[in-house]
Amino acid sequence: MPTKYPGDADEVRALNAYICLLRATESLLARSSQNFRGSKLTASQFAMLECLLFQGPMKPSELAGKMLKSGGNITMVIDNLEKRKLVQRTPHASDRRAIIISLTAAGNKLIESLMPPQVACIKDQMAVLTAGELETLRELTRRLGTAQ
Amino acid sequence: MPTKYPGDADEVRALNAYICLLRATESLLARSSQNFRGSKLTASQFAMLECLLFQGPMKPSELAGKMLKSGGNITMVIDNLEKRKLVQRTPHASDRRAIIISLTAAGNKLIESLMPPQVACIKDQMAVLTAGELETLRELTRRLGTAQ
DNA sequence: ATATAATAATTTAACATTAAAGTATCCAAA
DNA sequence: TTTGGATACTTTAATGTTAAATTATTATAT
Repeated sequence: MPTKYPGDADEVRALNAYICLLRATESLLARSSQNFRGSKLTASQFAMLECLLFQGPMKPSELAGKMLKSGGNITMVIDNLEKRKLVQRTPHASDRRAIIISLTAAGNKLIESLMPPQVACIKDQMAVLTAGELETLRELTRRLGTAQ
Repeated sequence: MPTKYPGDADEVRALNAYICLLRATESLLARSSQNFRGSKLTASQFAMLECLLFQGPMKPSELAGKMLKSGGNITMVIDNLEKRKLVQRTPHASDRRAIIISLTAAGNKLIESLMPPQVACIKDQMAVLTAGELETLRELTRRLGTAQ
């Protein structure tokens, strides 16, 4: 947002890169979300179904860790997906505190049908960059993502 | 999230860059938000104060456009900042449908005190990249942000 | 064995977010 | 000038989000 913060060259360079990075992410997320909007899924619901598809059944606390969301939030997203019978809660085999969240057949079918268009959408959007540029972007953002 | 989507080389390259991009943004936002958490401001509240500081008083619809949020959302963020007397609503001079949002003296003082640490935080985080890498990142994300 | 601490999920309260509907005002064409 | 459409903001309903408190269970230390 701060397009005209008065700073030295280092600050301006950092802020400009930061702003472009945030806007690119906003733009990508906005366009990608069109793919599941028709299925009346929110971004969080889609992310949870995707996570369960690729990584299998897991506990809510594990979903929270992978999705970087709070536990209370995960409970609500599970609730709303469970209402639509896309996921189900099962008691944990050995720990009575815990439960296991898994895709139902309907949930599995839905997310499997949504993934190919989603991947194609991301691929299309990233196609404004060359293969080499994508590798560069990956490396630069990889380092930023783990920066202190 | 999909670290192991089975696709061709182009898809894998696009997805890897996409995932790193999203994670870098999440990471940057999470760390930057620590700067205003102590002032009990949310990210949206901080963004609105910042927008008003650098771009001056404006209408809610203009704030919505610049912050890329819905009008209904802007109304609520204004409400919550107004309760704390950090911003104020003033009737528009010539259009009785419209209002002008501006910083109060307290709001101006608060956001001015928060900006230098915020900029320093962003600069520090971006400092894992060289000046040239920052320019590259800016150019690549600039193109992604406007991609169709 | 029992008390204490840690873990797992949920609930609650406050704020965020969007879409859609509602209200008031402005503008322009007939 | 009046009617219709566009604009500006607000309200409402549903979901998301976090932090903090709550409940239940497990694990650990004495």
